[in-house]
Amino acid sequence: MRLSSYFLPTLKEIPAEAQIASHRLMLRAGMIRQSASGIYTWLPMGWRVLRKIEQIVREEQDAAGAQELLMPTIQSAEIWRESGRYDAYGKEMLRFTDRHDREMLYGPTNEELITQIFRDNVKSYRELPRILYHIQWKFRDEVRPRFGVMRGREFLMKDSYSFDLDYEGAKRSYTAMFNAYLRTFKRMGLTAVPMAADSGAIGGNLTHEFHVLAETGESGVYYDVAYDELAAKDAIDLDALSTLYAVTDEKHSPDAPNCPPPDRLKVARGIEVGHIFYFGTKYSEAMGARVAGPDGTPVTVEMGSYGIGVSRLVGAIIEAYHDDRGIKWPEAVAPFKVGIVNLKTGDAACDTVCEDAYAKLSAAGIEVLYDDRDERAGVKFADMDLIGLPWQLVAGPKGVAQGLVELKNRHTGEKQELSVESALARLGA
RNA sequence: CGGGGUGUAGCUCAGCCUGGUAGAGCGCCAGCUUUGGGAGCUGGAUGCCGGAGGUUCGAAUCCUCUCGCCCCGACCA
Repeated sequence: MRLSSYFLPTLKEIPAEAQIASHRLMLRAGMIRQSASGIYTWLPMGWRVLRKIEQIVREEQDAAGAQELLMPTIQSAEIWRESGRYDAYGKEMLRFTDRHDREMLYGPTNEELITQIFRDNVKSYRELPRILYHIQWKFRDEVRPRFGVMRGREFLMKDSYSFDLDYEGAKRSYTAMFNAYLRTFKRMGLTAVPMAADSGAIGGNLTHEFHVLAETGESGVYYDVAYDELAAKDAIDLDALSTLYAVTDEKHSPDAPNCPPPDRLKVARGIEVGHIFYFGTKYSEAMGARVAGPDGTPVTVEMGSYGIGVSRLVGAIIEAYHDDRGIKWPEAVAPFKVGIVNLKTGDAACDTVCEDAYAKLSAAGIEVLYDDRDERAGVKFADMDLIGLPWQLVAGPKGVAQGLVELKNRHTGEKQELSVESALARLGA
């Protein structure tokens, strides 16, 4: 993509409405624009990142055996009455009527809908287990949206739902999702700590919140340092992990049996990016989701649901990866892998080198953003640092005269002068 | 939903107290000079001063109502 023709409205000044780093940077880096409180338009740069994250989530769900489908954003009040939540949910649910005065709502979650789909279409225990998921926009009419996409009213969420014949099966599904979540966040360069909903271990209540560690996180978290060691390994030892102490501050209790001594207890801040829970037959019972068991008698299925805040993750990743100049994207979710900075557009030598590098990188399937604008060097450097692509390939008259370009690593800040060929080789072209 | 704040040019903001018909910096457009970390000079365009009502000869400014947005708290992927 050529920056001269890319829709990327960057901001030099800090928008007054934004308080936290990720919100300010998303606005400044031309990723989003607010259209109403807690509701955002995703501009091309932001949209690319959102899709990258979504794709990682999708791949890990698929790998864990979940199957993707797509449920609508608009739901009928009817099924919510069946589950009893229509009256229970409160003002967070956006309700309205259609032209026939039917009560409708913009879905804040999808337990009812998926349960309806399941009960209408699955009749035998032999079809179990099933884990179904979708990645869809949700709306929760939060009283006070804030922090940009971190707590918006409209947000993109991945929600999975598991259906099993019995508790043991449900637990297997839960474990599969637990595992998939750890892998998902790790691929994005995040350390996500699963927090028990109470200070007990995984065995009792099957529910965990996943918190990404970031200095600017909204909630305080306490966890056993052993977690860091376990999380660093490639193979995740679930049994070991499940006994570790890890809770949010409101649940912290130094007296808990598995709470480590102070020197083994880490205090950090976290952003909740995922929440998984087993809820048994709450919806299947209310909505009549039953299958024929092995002996022919109806069995009410055991369910669980598993959410990941996809759009929130964009903000969470920025909270974890930025400096005072801008964003520092982990490669896995970067909107482009490399940015080419032509320091003197119009200079024949510079243009040739840049065009050549652009063509070769593109041909190699590497996502590249070429800053071919007729701007001053300072402007280009500042924008490139702001949008935070992992690699910057800088070509200026001085270096080019000697056949050299500069390769800068946005994360480490390390710069290297080297030939175009070796720079391209370094980038995988 | 309680408490507080704010709305003026694309962005950040001044002007409001003490009414006299709209400003700065950045950005944008043109020209010249610059050219390895957000350039300099010159010229130019841009505003129903959030909206409605009121007071007044006259309202961005004072009064009333209303809407939007932000912050703190209680609540959430």
